[in-house]
Amino acid sequence: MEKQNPRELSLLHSGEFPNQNSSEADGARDESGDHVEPPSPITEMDFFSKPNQPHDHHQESKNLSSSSFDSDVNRGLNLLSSSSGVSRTTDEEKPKAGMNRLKIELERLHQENRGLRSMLDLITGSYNELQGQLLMAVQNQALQNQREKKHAVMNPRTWAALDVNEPSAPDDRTQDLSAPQANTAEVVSKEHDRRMIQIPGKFVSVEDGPDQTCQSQGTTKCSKVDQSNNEEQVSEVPFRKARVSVRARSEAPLMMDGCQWRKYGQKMAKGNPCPRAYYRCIMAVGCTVRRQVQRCAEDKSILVTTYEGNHNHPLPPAAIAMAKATSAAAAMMLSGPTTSKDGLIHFPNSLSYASTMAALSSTSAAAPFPIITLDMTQGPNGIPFFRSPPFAATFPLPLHGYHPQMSRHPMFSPHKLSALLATQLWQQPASMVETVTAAIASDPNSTAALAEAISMVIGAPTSNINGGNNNSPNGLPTLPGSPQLPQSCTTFSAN
DNA sequence: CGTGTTTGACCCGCGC
DNA sequence: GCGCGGGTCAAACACG
Repeated sequence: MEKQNPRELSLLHSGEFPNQNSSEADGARDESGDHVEPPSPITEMDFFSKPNQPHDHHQESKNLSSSSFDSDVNRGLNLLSSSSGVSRTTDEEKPKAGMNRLKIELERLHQENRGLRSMLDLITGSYNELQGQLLMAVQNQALQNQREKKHAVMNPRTWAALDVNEPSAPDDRTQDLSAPQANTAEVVSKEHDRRMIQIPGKFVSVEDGPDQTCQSQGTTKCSKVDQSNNEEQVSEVPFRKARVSVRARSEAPLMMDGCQWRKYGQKMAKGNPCPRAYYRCIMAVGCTVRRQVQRCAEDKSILVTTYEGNHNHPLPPAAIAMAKATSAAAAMMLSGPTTSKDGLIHFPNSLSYASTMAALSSTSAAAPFPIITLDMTQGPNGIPFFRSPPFAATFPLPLHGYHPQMSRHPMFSPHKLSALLATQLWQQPASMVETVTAAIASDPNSTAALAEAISMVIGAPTSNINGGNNNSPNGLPTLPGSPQLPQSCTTFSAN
């Protein structure tokens, strides 16, 4: 836990403040409240001086988090001690010379640091651009296939709506998807009045229209409310209603996900003795993200957290990680029922659109929106899902590489697993589970952060989460010792 | 006193 | 039309 903080901060710098010089970065770090020591060449060096080629975020993150961190620290210490030792023991009349050497070295390191940062930013930008293009291609393919197979889909309302918007959708979608750092759920829902532009780590609401009613109440009401926006709203409904459900074993009453939540309701759902709690995000006014928290009826150690909506505010790193991961899954799901004629992703079972929530609540009616489930309950020994609703898109997300126990298992080497899943994604018509898992695995940054965040949450003592009760679902103010952000540790929002 | 939770009432969609 | 169930609202309440 402790070692994760520098990594989090370093990634935050590179991702969110790419244009800042070193002094600004130091200032930002200080503002975070996590590091109070003055800027030093050691701290600068720690995060960015790794000579390895930053071929991707995941690798970079791991390098920075584990061995490189310690080695960098040692190097900094050696540098400092050697120089100071020389000045004290050999020639005390040459402190200025030593200082000059240190300054020169410091300047050199700063320049190297800047170079590495810019390189990382370039790579990040390219990666995000490619990700957006991938999503665009997948969605366009999905739209085409839906036009051809409209009669065969599970959710006729959803795809009929897409057809209505058919003429204008491709252009808008293309433009939106080309935005950097395309958070898929953001992308998916952004053709609405509520347009979201996502800069790395930031969500900016371009037009936060008064569509709350439409969002929560569906197509019919939207069309009544505003005929002029009928096309747009009709097109947006199926996407916006996408939900991502995270199943994780946890004794904690809530899953800390990096966001602040306010409870606004609780209901007893049919078929489940455990009440379902309703939360809405309160990190920003007007944020429409909501989540439902409920324990699994069959196994009360499993906590099911379902997210819906799009954040309209910057997210803390943990929240970004989960948002990206879950939204990637959601987007993959939403673009799912495509064929693999040209090598694109294929979901062999179009029934994957059915509702997980229906299964969770034992209702008979399928939800009018796709729900995708991230199943964190599967152990490293390959135990099958505890429960996989027959028509739900459930896929396991083992905390490979980040849980100490799992990391010892050869199958859970992050490199192997990610590579394997990515291979399945691109080279063969994978099963739905494999495909969706690959969707997440294909974003190493998201996967790593997701796994880490969840492992932190699950592995953390209950007392560290919300003080051990459910009185404050937002973890922000209640985790005094937490290194990173204003305490909160996970979020998985999809969106 | 401010903030967040609890909980009963209400609204809406859906199936019969 | 009616009942059921999910989701939301808002007054009452608890807590620091």
